[in-house]
Order: sequence, then structure tokens, then C-alpha cells
Amino acid sequence: MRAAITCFVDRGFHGTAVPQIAKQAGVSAGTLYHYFPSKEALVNELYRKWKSAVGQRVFTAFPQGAPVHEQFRVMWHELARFAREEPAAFGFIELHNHASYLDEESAQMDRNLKDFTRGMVRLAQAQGLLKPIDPTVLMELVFGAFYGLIRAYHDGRVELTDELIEATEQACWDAVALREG
Amino acid sequence: MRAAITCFVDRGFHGTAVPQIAKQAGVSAGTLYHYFPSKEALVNELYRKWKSAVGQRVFTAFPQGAPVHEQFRVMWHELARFAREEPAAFGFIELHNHASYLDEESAQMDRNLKDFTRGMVRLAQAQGLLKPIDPTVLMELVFGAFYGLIRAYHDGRVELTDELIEATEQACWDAVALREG
Amino acid sequence: MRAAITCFVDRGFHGTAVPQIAKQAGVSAGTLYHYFPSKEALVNELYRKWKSAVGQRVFTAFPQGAPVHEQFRVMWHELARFAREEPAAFGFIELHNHASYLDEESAQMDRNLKDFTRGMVRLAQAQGLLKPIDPTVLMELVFGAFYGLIRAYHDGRVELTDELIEATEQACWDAVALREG
Amino acid sequence: MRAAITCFVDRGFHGTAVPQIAKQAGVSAGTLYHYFPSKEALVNELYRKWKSAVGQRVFTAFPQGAPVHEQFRVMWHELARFAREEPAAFGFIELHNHASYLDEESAQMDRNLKDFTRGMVRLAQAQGLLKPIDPTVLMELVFGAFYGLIRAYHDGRVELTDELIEATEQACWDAVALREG
DNA sequence: AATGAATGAGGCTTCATTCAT
DNA sequence: GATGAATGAAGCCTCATTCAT
Repeated sequence: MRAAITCFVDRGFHGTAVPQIAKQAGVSAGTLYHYFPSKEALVNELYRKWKSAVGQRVFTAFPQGAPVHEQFRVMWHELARFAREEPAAFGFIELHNHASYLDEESAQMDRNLKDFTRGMVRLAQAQGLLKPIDPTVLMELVFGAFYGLIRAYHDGRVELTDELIEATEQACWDAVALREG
Repeated sequence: MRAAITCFVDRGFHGTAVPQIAKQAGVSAGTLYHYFPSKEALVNELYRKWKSAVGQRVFTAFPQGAPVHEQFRVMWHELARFAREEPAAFGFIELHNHASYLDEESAQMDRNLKDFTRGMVRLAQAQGLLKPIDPTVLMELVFGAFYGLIRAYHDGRVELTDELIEATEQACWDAVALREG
Repeated sequence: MRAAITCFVDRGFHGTAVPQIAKQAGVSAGTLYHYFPSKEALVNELYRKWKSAVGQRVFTAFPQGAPVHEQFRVMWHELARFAREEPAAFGFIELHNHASYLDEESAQMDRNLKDFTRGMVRLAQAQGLLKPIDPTVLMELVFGAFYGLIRAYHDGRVELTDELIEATEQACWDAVALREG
Repeated sequence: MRAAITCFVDRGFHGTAVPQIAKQAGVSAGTLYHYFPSKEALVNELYRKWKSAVGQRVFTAFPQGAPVHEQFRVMWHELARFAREEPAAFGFIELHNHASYLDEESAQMDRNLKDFTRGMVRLAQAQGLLKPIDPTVLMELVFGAFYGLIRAYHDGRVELTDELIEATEQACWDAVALREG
């Protein structure tokens, strides 16, 4: 339910009451329990659904054989467009990174995504295209920066124009790329 | 109380019960209410205390007349060392950015810090040292990246060595600096 | 439904959910409400059905003109055999004696059975065959003892052989009979 | 709390709401949870408290070296007097025999009491004083009869005079005793 | 100043019952 | 007739807060 996502984004997991979600969704509290055995199960299901959606989206658009910078650009643009189209969902995913109420299945999904990305980073480093910093750190810098950008967009402090996406992509590429000079 | 911070970092504001904090602090629940009128007041007081502590720390070390990159480097290193020395406090500050239970005073403090920083960014942009992107965005990219780094440190996924601090500082400077070429 | 009886015996009236009964019976929850207007009506109907069944059984086998001890023996054996053949139903009847959700019709049925039995006891006392104790008490002693026997059988603590039925019948007859000596 | 016992006796475990107990006890629902971690814990604690009270009572009055019939008489009278003095508590104990929400500790207590009693029965049988029926069955007959008597007393259908206690004791002794003739 | 028992509102969840299909 | 999704009242329990000691 989209209603649940909005609530969770606004107030967090513990700050959101199940009846609030139900009201927002226009159903009764009991009805939620026909579809989800518990509040935890609900949040996990939502998490996995959207996390895999964003993963699919990037994966689908990913230019397999292209240069690394082009791949980076595509990933950044896809993520940004996703965040622009589904701001609530994106905020939801970001919010729940590493939350204690996520179950093992959700955690496993996270790890898989990260492992895959780390593999790509290592490959690019081996080609001398990225700075020789711990891949985990490089990823955290990039995704952290991206989250920062999206947070500002959510709060209405900036508009997420294509130009801004392009400019921020360039900035973050500069952060991780090994300067040729 | 340091105990409260640990609890809030582990479980979030709504997920932390006042008696839990009291127990962790080794006092009774009632005692907390001698010092703080409410749970919200407690969290706000903690927030302001540590936010101003980190602000003071950066401000004290800040090299007023130095070149911008040097200023950036000092800020980054001070923040990183703070996060290394007070991991719980730093996690606490980061966690509560924009939380709904922060009061106006806390929000005002945030805005002041941000406005000040934005002023510095504008100045550097006017000198042609930083990329001509919305200063708000530049700041979010940098602080977002920094939070990402610290998160990885908190989770034990990386060690926060001086070398890593230096390398990440360089990467983030590359992200925001205007390339001379 | 036999399913309902099993559930009620296992968990009691309040501890049994209507959907549980439905699932056990292999039908949907809504279907139950085609046949019974409410959970209370269901339990009352079951109660009357089986209570009258056991009453019929004893009544049918009852040797009208025989000596009192013979009558007692027949009653005891019939009850015991019923409990052996329909353990769930018997446990159900016993469980719901005097329960607050039994309606007036069920209560009336109980009273009729008891009044009838009490009449027989009085008759036997008048003949000097039973101890001159309040007939209500005599009945409670006998049926209480019988329930105790059956409870042990239900719990698997004893086997309900014909020999045991006979021996316990003799014991309970000794309890109520006036010793000739 | 005596209030809880009354409620449980009236409506059973599942039929009694915690707020009902609290109201009856004149405290708030939350207060109960200062003293008992859960409704189950409450019922178990009450059960053990009163079960051991009745056990103590019989044990204290028990005439160790006396003839078996005298021992039986004492036990019966003590039980009856206890039931007369604490009708709610006695009804409560009886009600919860073998209930599914009793925990292992309570069940163990039951078993210990029963094992002890069974030992005495065996001893008496070896002396040729009791009928040679499975001791478990003899006990169930006697306690079942006793419960029946008390049930009638609870319902106000009989008065529990000393004479009645004596008469019923005699009847139940006749049930289990081996007739000398 | 410190305690911790007491409170009652509110949270998560269940369940008897209804009703559109 | 049968279903099972929907409901909302109510159940168990937690928790921020108060207050007598």
C-alpha cells in the first residue's frame, strides 16, 4: 500500500500506528491483517518490493558493455528519475536501511545488491578508472551523496531538474574517478 | 546522558522507552523527570548539546584566512575525528535530522549552521573555486557522502584510519571543486 | 459439527475462535453462519444435542422394574460406554455444566434431567436402599466421581476396560447404598 | 488478588478480560503489569499459591501414625473446611486442573501432590484396607465426588454443614474401602 | 533529590459477525 | 448455498508521565 509508505516516511516505523496506516489507506485496521500477519511483515514486504523495483530499474537500463563512466551516469540518472517519480517509495527505502525490524530476507537482499555493486567497483578499479579506495567506502560516498541530494528534493529545498541530475552526476563521478592528469 | 543517546541510536525515538533509558543510565524513571520535563525535551536537549559541540569543534579548528581547500580539509578531518571519538553522539545527531519531534529551537540551530556554511560555499563559488551548483545541493552531496562514510564505520564495515579520512576528503573535494583545466 | 466439539474441549468456549472451528470443519467461517446464528447458538445447540443423546441412551437401556442396584449399574455402564465411544462429546458436555453462555433452554434441559434423577433417588431412599443424605448431594457425589473417572480416561492415565467400569460402579454403589448390616 | 480469582471462577480464563480484573481489584489495568508480567503469569501464580495453601493445610493436620480411615477423614474434613472458608479460591483451583495455560511449574506441582497421594493409597491397599483398583482411579473417584459436593455448595444447592461433611466422608470411604465381610 | 508504584491512553492484534460475489 | 474479505469492537500489553514517600 502506498498509504503505508507515506506514513512510515513521515513518522518512522515505531512512530506510525497501524490504525493510522489503515485510515490513510481507507480501510479498517483489521483488514490490514488479512494481508499482512504483522506490522513488521508489512514493512518488510514493502521494503523488499520497492528495493527490488529500484534494483530492477537500474539493472534494466544498465549498459553492459559501455564505458564505466557511462554506466555510472545511467545508474545515477535512473536512480534520480526513480526518486523523482516515486518520492515516497524512495524515501521509504532510504529510511529503513539497516533498521532493526527488517528480517533476514530483507537483509539478504541488501547484501546481494551491495555485493553485486561492489564487484563492479572492483572491476573498474582494476582498470584504473576509479580511485583506489576501499570499494565499500566509494559506494557509501556515492550513495550517501545521492541520498543527500534526494533529501533536499524531498524537503522542497531544491528542484530535481535534469540539469541538476546531470551536474550532480558529474560531481560524484569526479569524487570517485581517478584523475588522468 | 550518554545512556539515552545509545538507546536512541539503537532503537530510534519512538522505539525507546523512558524506563529503558533510565535503566541504562542506572537511575529510576522518575529521576529523569527531575532533569527533563519530557521525553521530547530530553531528545531536543541532547540534540542541541551535541550539535553545538560538533559545530564548536569545527569552528574552533577552522583556519579563517586559509585557502578554501584547506578549510574544507580541516572541516572534514574535524568531523571525522569527532565521529570517531563520539560515535554514538554522531549517530544520534545524524539520525535526528529533520525529525518531527525536534522543536523550533533545534530546527533554528540547524538552519543557522546551514546558513553559515552556505555563505562560505557561496563565497568560494564567487572565487571560482567550487562548481557552480546550487550551494544547498553541494552541501547535501558532501554531508551525505560523509554520513555514508560514517555509517559504514558504525556498522564496522570499514576502519576509520587517518589515511581513509584523508582519501575521502580528497574524493569529496574533487566532487565539489571546479577543475582548473 | 464434531470439529467444533473438539475445539471447544481443547480450548474452552472463549478460547475457541469461530474461524478455527470453520477450518477444522473444512468449511469457511461464513458457512457456519448459515447454520447457526451465532457462536453461542452453536454451542447451545451442540450442548443440547449431546446432552439429550446421553439422556436418551440411558433412558432407553433403563430397566424400569428392576432392583435399584441393577438400575444404578445400567446407568453407570451406559454412561461409561458413551464416554468411551464419544470421548469428545462427553468431555464437551461435562465442560459446559453451568457455563454462563448456556441459554435458558439448555439450563432447563439440565434441570429436567436432574429432577428426574432426583425423583428416582428419593424413591430408593424411601425404600431404605440409599443413604439418607440430601439427594442432590448423593447425585453430585456419584456424577462427580464418574467425571473424575472419565477425566483420567481422557488424559490417558487409565484405560476404560469393562472390568474397570464394573469395579468403579461397585465402588460408587457402596458410596450411596445403605449397608444392610 | 482475590478479585482475579473471583473473575476467573465466574468466566474462566479466556472469558476474563484483564481490565475486568483490574476494575474488580480497584486498580488500573496497567498496575497489574507491575506485579505480573502477563495474564498467564497471574493465573499461574494464583494457582500455585492456592494449590500449595490447600496442600499445606491438609499436610499440617494430617495424622501421620493414625489408621487410614482416620487419615482419610481428616483429609476430607480439611478439604471441605477449606472449600467452605475460601470458596472462590477452591473453585479456582478446581476449574484450572489441566488447563492449557498452566505452565510447567504448575503442572509439576500438581504431579508432586498426586504422586504423594498415590503413594499413600498404595500403602493402604497393601494393608488390605482399600479396594484393589488402580490407585489413580480411586483418587479420581474420591476427588471427583468431592468436587461434585463443593460444586453444589457453590451453586447454593446445599449447605455445607459439619454433618454433611461427615456423612459424605463416610459415603466416600465406603466407596474406596474394602468391606471386611 | 530520588524512587518506583500507579495510571490510563494508546499501540498491536484478534475475532465474531456481515455481506458482496 | 458457499466463500472469504471487510469491519470495528475489544483484548492484551506498553509506556510517558505523575506523585506519595
